[in-house]
Amino acid sequence: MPDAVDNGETDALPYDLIELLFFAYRDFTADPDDQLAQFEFGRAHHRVLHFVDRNPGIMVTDLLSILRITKQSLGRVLKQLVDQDFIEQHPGPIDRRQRLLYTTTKGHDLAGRLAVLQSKRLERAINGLPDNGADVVRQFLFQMINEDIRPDVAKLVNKKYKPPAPTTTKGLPDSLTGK
Amino acid sequence: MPDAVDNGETDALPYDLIELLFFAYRDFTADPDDQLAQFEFGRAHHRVLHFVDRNPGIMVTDLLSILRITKQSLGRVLKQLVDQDFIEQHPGPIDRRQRLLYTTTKGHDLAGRLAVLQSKRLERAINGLPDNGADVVRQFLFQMINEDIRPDVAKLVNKKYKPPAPTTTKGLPDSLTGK
DNA sequence: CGAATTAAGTCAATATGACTGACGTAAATT
DNA sequence: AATTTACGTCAGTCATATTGACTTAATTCG
Repeated sequence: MPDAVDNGETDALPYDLIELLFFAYRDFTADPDDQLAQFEFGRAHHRVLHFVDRNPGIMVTDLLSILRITKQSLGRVLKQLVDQDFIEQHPGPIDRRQRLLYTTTKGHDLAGRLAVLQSKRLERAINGLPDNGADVVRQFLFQMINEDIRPDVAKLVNKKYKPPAPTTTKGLPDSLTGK
Repeated sequence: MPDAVDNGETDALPYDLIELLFFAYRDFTADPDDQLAQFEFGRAHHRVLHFVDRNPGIMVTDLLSILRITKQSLGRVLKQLVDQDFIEQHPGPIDRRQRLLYTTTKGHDLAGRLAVLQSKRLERAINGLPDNGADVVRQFLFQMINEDIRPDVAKLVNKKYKPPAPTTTKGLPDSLTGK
């Protein structure tokens, strides 16, 4: 069987990891679905709600670049979240073109419930690991990310709390995109 | 701000892991997209191609239960893969209702190329880890999967090679070697 | 100042991948 | 002979995403 791909290389591939990642991520994302369905929301709403909750006062543009979707895609989902009072928009105090995004109490609570759900699965999975397990996993996941965006992601995920809307004229993008 | 979810619990949540998993999986799945676009295929095609390639002679029903999609969803994608000669269907030698699925040489090659792409990212991510890193990651991912399906997944991912369909009649191995 | 750029929203059209429910056919099982 | 299974298909819908063009308002820059 002469086959360029198969010779010596294909057999060595970590198929198990490829497939485990597929199944793991599927179950991981499935947890919040029931909660979201109560409000007729889907996963797109979850992502928006999550990142707004974690980055209060984020601009629409920055949210778009995090999620890597288009304005139009975000528009519909965001509108529903705003209409149903999960997210609030406030004009930027310095740059009044901006519509800075915040979760309402209602939105923050839902975001929290969803995060708890996913955390339980993560903690369950990490409990059985060796001592340094969590760090190894963290490092692994980080190194799975495209190298050029790792600095941005690092800033994003290590954020304990982002002060609401410290919008100096050029200051905001730094906190999120690290440009 | 009195808030049921926030008190004591939300702050302890592993937000970093939740978000790292999101970014890691997104980049992981993005790699094959370029290759697939050449044939006007999407991720659904990738999943089907992958699992057929890894489980030569799989029945449609089993593929459906692995992917957890409906017959109708699979139908369209599978038809395109068959029409463009990436996958072949052969009647089951024993149960002639079955249409057992095999990748063609063309399909096997594409599946291999995509697996190599994803493997490179995995290997890059694992290289920087401590010695037992790969095993920790494997265990972590496995434990992220719903407990009730772990036995099934274990069988699936540990499969080095699935014997080409229980041959009570002759001629089946041909389809495995790409006819 | 005026021009250019930016932030955000919107319109229209389209694609992908999924769903439900019903129906049909051939083959196997009971 | 009746039922179940494996597979396919028809018809309609939904969620999420896309591209491209256009508008409004506000800010920045020459």
